[in-house]
Amino acid sequence: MTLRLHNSLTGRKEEFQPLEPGVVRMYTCGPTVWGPAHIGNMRSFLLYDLIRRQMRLSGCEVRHVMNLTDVDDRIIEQSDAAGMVISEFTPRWEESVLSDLKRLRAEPAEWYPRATQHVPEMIELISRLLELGHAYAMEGDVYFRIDSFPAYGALSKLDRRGKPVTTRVATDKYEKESASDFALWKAATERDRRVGAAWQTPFGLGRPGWHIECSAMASKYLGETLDLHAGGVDLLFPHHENEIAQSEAANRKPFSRYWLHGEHLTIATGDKMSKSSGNFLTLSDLLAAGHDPVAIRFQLLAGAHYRQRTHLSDEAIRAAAEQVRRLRELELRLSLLVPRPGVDDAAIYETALDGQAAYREAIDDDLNLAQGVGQVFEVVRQANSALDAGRVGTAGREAVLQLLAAADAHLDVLRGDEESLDEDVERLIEEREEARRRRDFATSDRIRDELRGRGLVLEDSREGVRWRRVPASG
RNA sequence: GGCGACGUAGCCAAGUGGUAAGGCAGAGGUCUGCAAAACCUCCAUCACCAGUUCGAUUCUGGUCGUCGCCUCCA
Repeated sequence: MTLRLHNSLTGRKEEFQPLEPGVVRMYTCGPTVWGPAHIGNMRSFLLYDLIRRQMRLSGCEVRHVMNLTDVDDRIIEQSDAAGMVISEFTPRWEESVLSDLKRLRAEPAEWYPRATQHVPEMIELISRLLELGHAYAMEGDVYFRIDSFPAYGALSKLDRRGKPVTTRVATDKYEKESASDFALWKAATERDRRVGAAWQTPFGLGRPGWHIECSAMASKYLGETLDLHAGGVDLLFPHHENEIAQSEAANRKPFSRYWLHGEHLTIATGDKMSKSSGNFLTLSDLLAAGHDPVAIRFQLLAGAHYRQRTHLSDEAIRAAAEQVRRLRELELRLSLLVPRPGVDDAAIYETALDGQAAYREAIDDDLNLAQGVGQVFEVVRQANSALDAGRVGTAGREAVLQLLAAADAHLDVLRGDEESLDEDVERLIEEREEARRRRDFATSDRIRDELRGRGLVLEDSREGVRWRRVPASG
C-alpha cells in the first residue's frame, strides 16, 4: 500500500509518487511575521511536519521550503508605527514563530527563505512575465494579465466570468486592464521608502506583491516543478491560484503536482481564528494556562483529520494529555517487563501486528492520523490487559513496542522533556518508602498528600514507586 | 448574490450500504494497606423530512443549523 493524498487540484485522492524517485520537493506557505503566530497557524505547520515525516519514513530525502514573509502591508504599518525599518521589526517575530515550532517538536524545514532576501529572483521572474506578455507595467506597478493564462481558476474552481468585479477595483490605486489582474510589483509609497520596504528595479522603485515571493523562492530552491505544495485552505484562492499562474506562465511547466490544504482551527464558537480580527490564541496563551506543549501537538496532529475543521478546548487538550500519558505508561511497563520464559503471547503478538497494519493503512489513506491513533489505542488496551495477565513475552513486547514507535514516528510524544526532582522531594519519597516498609500508613499517606499538593502524584507498583506531574492542587 | 464544507454520545472524534473505531469525562466493579495506574462492565441508532434499496448513519432530493472562500489571513 502506498500513500494516497487528497489533491486539491483534482479533488481526488491520488497515489503520491515524487517526480524523481527518492526525493520529495515540497513547498509550504509559512507565516507573515508581523506578530505572534496563532495556534491555528501551528496546526498548518504541524500538518507540514506530518507530511515530511511520512515522506522520510517512506525512505525519501525531503527538500522542504517554508517561506517567511517579511514584507507586506501590515509589516510596513507596524514598523512605521514603531518608528523602525522593517528589517528591525521582523526578526523578533521570526524568532517567535521558529521557537513555537520547536516547542511543538516540528522538524525543521531545510530552508526558511525570507522574501526580502530574494528580490533579484523576483525581478527576474517578473521580467520574464513581462517579456512573454503575461504581465504589464502601469505607473510603477506591474500586474499579471489573467486573460493571458487560460488555465486560471483550475485550482480554486472559481468561475471568473461570473465574478463580481467591484471590491477589488476600489482598493487599487490605478486602473488595471482587468479587475482581477493581481499585482506582481507595487510602486513604492513615501512610507515604503521610510521603512526600508523599497527596492530599485527595472520597473521602478517598489516592493513585491504578495504572491511573487513564493513562485520565485520555490523555483530557486526546488526547481520549476514541485512535488507537493501545502498551505491552509484560506490560501487556496487567490494566493495559490496566483502562484500557479505566475510560475506556469513563466516556466511553461506544471508548478506543483500535488496540492494539500489544511482546514482551519476555529475559535470555540466555530468561527475562524484570525490575526487581523484579534480572535485567536497563541501557543504562549495555552502554555500560560498550564497546558503541555506535547499534548497540544498531539491534539493538533491527531485530534482530527487535517481536512476537518476543528477547535481546541481546554477539555480537548487535557484529553490529549491523558492519551500521551497512557502511551508513555505502556511503553514504560513494556520496558520494565521481564518476560517469563516460554510464556504464550501469541494473542498480543497477533494483535500488535494487526494494529501495525491498520495503523499504516490509516496513514496511507490521506494521512489519517486520527484513525491511526484509534487503532493504536485498541492495541494499548489489549497490551495492558495481557501485561496484567502475565501473557507478554519477548515477541509480543517487541511487536507492541514497534507499533508505539511507528506511531511516535509521526506523533513524537513519547519522549518526555527531561525532568528531575528537587532534593527535598526525593527525600520525602524515600521517607515515605521507609514508612510504608514499617506499615506506618498514616505517615506515608501524609507525605503522599503533601506531594500531591505540590503537583506530584506517586504510584506504587511492583517495580517500585513512580511519580508524575499533574497540575498542583489539594 | 456565486461557490463550497460541515452537522455522529457531556466533550474530542474515526468510519461504512447491512444495525456506529478510539480517546477524555462519568457510573459500577476487580486489584491495592488506602490510593494511583491497569483491567472489566455500562453509557449514541449518526440534525430533520422524503426518496432509492431487501436494507442507509453511509446514496439522491429537500428543510433547518453552523462555518469557509469570493478581500489581507495557516
